[in-house]
Amino acid sequence: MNQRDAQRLETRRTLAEHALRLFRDQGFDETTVEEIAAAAGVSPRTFFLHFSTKSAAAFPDHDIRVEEFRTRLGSGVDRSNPLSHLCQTLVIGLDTTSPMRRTRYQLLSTVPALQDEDSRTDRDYESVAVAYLIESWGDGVEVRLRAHAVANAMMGVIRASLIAWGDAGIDPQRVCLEMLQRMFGSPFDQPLQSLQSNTATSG
Amino acid sequence: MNQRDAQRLETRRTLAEHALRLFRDQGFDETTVEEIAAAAGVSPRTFFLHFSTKSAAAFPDHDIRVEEFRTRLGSGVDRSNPLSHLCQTLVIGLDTTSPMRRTRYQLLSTVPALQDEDSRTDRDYESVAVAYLIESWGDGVEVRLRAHAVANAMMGVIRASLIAWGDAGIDPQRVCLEMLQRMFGSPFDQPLQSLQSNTATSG
DNA sequence: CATGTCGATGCACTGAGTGCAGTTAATACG
DNA sequence: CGTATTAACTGCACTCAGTGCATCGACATG
Repeated sequence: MNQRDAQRLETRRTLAEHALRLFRDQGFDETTVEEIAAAAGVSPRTFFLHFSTKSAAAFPDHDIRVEEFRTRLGSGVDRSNPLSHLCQTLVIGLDTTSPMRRTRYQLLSTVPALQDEDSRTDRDYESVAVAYLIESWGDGVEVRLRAHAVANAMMGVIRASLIAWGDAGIDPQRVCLEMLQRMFGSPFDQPLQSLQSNTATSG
Repeated sequence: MNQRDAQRLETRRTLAEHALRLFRDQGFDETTVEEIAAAAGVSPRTFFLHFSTKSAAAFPDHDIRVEEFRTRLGSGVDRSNPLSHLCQTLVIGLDTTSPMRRTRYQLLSTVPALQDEDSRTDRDYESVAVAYLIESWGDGVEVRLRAHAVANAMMGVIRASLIAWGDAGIDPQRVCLEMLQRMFGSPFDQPLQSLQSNTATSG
């Protein structure tokens, strides 16, 4: 880790910290990028060197987490039951320890711009999940659709659980795992895996 | 219908039509609101009298469709099986006849700004679905979470199917109904309905 | 005909986000 | 150690989405 890299990460961290604080204290729309930059002691232009949009500053660890997710998925040994492995990997990735993360999801239920950003981040997880499912099931038009549907549905459950965590403090891991298993448990998994063989019938 | 109302709707329709055409032909980011307004023969200011954002012009019938959905849900007689009724109402609402709608979903897979808009519209459907489920199941912290999770998951399946329709021409109604039934069929519905009685055990 | 309503317009403005050129300090290299 | 290079940061000018406000003019209403 260079001194340069350390300084860059520190700037980024400071920006994200002040952004979330300002969003929480005075509202998202009432906070300008100029204010965030000033609070972090940098120029407004610098903000956009670290985050592509104002709302992205509320999800500073997004890229890292997606990569973690991809890595954990890939290193999975349980290739016999891809859906189950996917569910577990998603749930393990839920971090309910950081208070900053909690603040983020509390904001999420009231700020549309942050909901947009959240949907955007969900799309990245979804892409990884879809790639994994296609790799597991084999490619095909119909399989591709099912992979997207399953990934979308899973992310929907995760999102609802995280918002409930922010709003009501409900432990997302427990309830997520239960609901995902109910939706994608054994009665769902077997027929889906059998799709490998009949992809030619679709389209 | 006033002459005034007719003119207003006509302006709105024209704006939406030119917006979608321009998005398709020259790209979303490469199209300015000024261009759309000019193509429709109105002033740029007028555009924002009809649509709150540039991307909203790609979903001109959104509000109407959500209201249709709400109405159809409310008039449902099948109160004994709310999940099944919800699935069917969602699928019935899918319109696969309009070529404009097809164009919209073709754009959706490549334009991030329109994906944001789509997520936003999905949130409206989700609210309606959640309200319906809470009304059916009875309120409670845990029930509320499950309602959100189910609604999110359902919208995820719908979204994937519609995008697959745009991309590959797959009939969304057939595949949607099948997947939704598999996820929320009888093994899922009974335990969920029994939640009515134990909402006190949550939160 | 008189009056009110409402869609459309023009204008000035805020704020997000971009392109570009320049500065400064850390790093790599001889 | 001295020099060249890299890269984070900065300032400036710009585009464009979206808003507030005052106004005009056509249509509606009595």
